[in-house]
Amino acid sequence: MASVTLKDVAKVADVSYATVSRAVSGSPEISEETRRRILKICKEMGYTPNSIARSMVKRCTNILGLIVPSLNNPFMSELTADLEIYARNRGYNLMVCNSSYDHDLELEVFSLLIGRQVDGVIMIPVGHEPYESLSALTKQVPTVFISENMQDYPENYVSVDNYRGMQIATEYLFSLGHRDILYFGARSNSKTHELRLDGYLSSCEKLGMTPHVLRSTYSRSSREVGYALAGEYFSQPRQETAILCSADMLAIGVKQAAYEAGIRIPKDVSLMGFDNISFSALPEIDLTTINQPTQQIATSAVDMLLDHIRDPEAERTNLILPPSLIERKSCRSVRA
Amino acid sequence: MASVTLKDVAKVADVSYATVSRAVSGSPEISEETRRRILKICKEMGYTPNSIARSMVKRCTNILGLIVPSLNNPFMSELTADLEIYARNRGYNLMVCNSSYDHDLELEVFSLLIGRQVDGVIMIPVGHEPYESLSALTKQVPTVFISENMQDYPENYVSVDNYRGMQIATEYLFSLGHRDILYFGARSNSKTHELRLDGYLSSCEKLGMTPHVLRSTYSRSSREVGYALAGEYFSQPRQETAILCSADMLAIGVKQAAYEAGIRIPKDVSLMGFDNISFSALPEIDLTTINQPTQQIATSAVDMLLDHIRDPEAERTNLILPPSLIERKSCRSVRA
DNA sequence: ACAGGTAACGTAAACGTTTGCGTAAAACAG
DNA sequence: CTGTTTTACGCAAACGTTTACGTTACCTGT
Repeated sequence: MASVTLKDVAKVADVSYATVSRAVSGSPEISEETRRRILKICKEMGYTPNSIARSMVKRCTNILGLIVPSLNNPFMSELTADLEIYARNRGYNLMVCNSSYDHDLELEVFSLLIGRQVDGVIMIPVGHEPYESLSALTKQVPTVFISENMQDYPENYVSVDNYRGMQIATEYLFSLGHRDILYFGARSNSKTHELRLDGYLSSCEKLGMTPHVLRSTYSRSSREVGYALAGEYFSQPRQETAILCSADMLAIGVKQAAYEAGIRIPKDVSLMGFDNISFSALPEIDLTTINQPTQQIATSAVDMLLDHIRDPEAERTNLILPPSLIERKSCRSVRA
Repeated sequence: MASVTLKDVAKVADVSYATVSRAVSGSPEISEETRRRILKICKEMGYTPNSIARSMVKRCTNILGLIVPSLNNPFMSELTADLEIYARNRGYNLMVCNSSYDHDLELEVFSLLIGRQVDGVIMIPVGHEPYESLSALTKQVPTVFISENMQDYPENYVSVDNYRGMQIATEYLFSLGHRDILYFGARSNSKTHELRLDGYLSSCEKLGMTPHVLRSTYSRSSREVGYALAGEYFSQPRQETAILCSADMLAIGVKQAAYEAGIRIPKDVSLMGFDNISFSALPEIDLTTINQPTQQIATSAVDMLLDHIRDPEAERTNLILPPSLIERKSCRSVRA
């Protein structure tokens, strides 16, 4: 398990270990001949450069931290995969941490990642409230958020246009004839979910509908949360003809509860989600939803972060990507 | 961005930096009084220990590598989440790498992780064939596989009992009256999938059924692969009354193809999966399957790896966990 | 009071790299 | 052939820790 170091190969090659370093790191100040000779010896001895030691002196680790609320939500796990692959192709590895939708834990793993000397952090924040403590952290390391943030927190971020996305959803349901639309969301104080709600509310106002909002006490956008909340809702008389969920996972939970309550979708009630996770495309789910350009979010987030790492003084940029309607079979027209 | 080091706080506290180190690392050879004084100064100056430097001298990083074929499969992403959380609670961070079901890439990221000086590697292997090259890597760092491996590769591993699991599935379908069962698998040469197939074959022999096997040319157990392969299959006349898939994701793809071909499940054909991903519990999917004890796999894998790290000479242990049948509504009895 | 022990802290080496600087030899210009 | 530049390499410091060892000062027991 004791690995071979520069000094070891230097001894064998009968050169100083600085020369070996230059050979392996591709420095120009070395002759092609000795480079080939040394690299051959490296192979033979099974030398692997110690990136920890390299990080010490170069003062960068080529490691990125990723803080994500959960990997059980396919939107986030697929995003994580895209981030990892893209980052690795650009020479960076990803240290992944679950915040488990816990605000304190989120901050805790953030400083843990800083202690790990990551070169940058990508974070999907769970909420928005106590971000004074977060600022103290983002000052220490380049950070990009996958979330929308307002002027009061002008860090780098990339996101789908949540506000517009939910407007599109609301307008779509309106165009189908729905006039009583229930907005169904997790209790998250994140900007992302705040803007989605605002988009719904603004469209309601514009279209002259009275909004109905039902929010869970949990901040987690999971199937279980949607299921539990919808179970209650369906047990009582209702007037809404459509349910607009702030996430596909919630919608899937709602659908499950509807199924068990004998309520058919879209016959008895229309259902929409947001995110367009891959499972929503299943014929049995067939959920009309708003698409997030996951891959583009991932590549942009990494690009923005690397730019910021290379030039910390550069101006912060934000990127809002356009959402799009994915029309499937979970909504029906209720025109008379 | 320039962080404060031991020397900086030593200067302020007017002690040697060794003393500061002892204060923060909880060494006993320091008085309680100076410890408190130094820790207070650390807080004030915002000192965060540099774990890179610590890793240099302690010769361990407290980082674990995870190599996973894909995060798009909920079985793997949920497993990843469990691994990360459990490992973090034991003081280790996770560096996650996708192998994308690519054998060469798998080996490439493995050596990349070794260069990163990870203390151990957890790997869900994509295949089994060219494992001479893998041995060269596992010799360099403690490794545990989440997969079954045979005597020819006696590394640490933890897995559900794939062979028995598929026997249970086959026997279950038999007990329902099925005599023509199609085994539907991805072309994976991993031990995991090999054993699942073997379990099916052995049960067929024991129960006097002639096996029918259909395998994809892709090694990826994805919805798309299941969909494509089943599309072909359903376009031709068939005699089988049940389809047994080597993974839930495949079964979900099969179900989608069946839906589009107008074939109803379980009325026209019964369907079974393997893994018990959370989506299989949805009423619209409602897939009868074999459960993997994900959480236990995750904790055991981490425990085994940490044991191995602490005592590299210790004997390798393997853990085979019992599978269990999850009976849902995707299979029907065909007794006359 | 004195030997011996212990508690608390300082000194310095070490971990494996990278890299600025120095220097010898080789290449070149005149 | 001399003087200058260039090339290829060695030397040594530095990155921020940990820790074995030394060294005080203080506390024991007799």
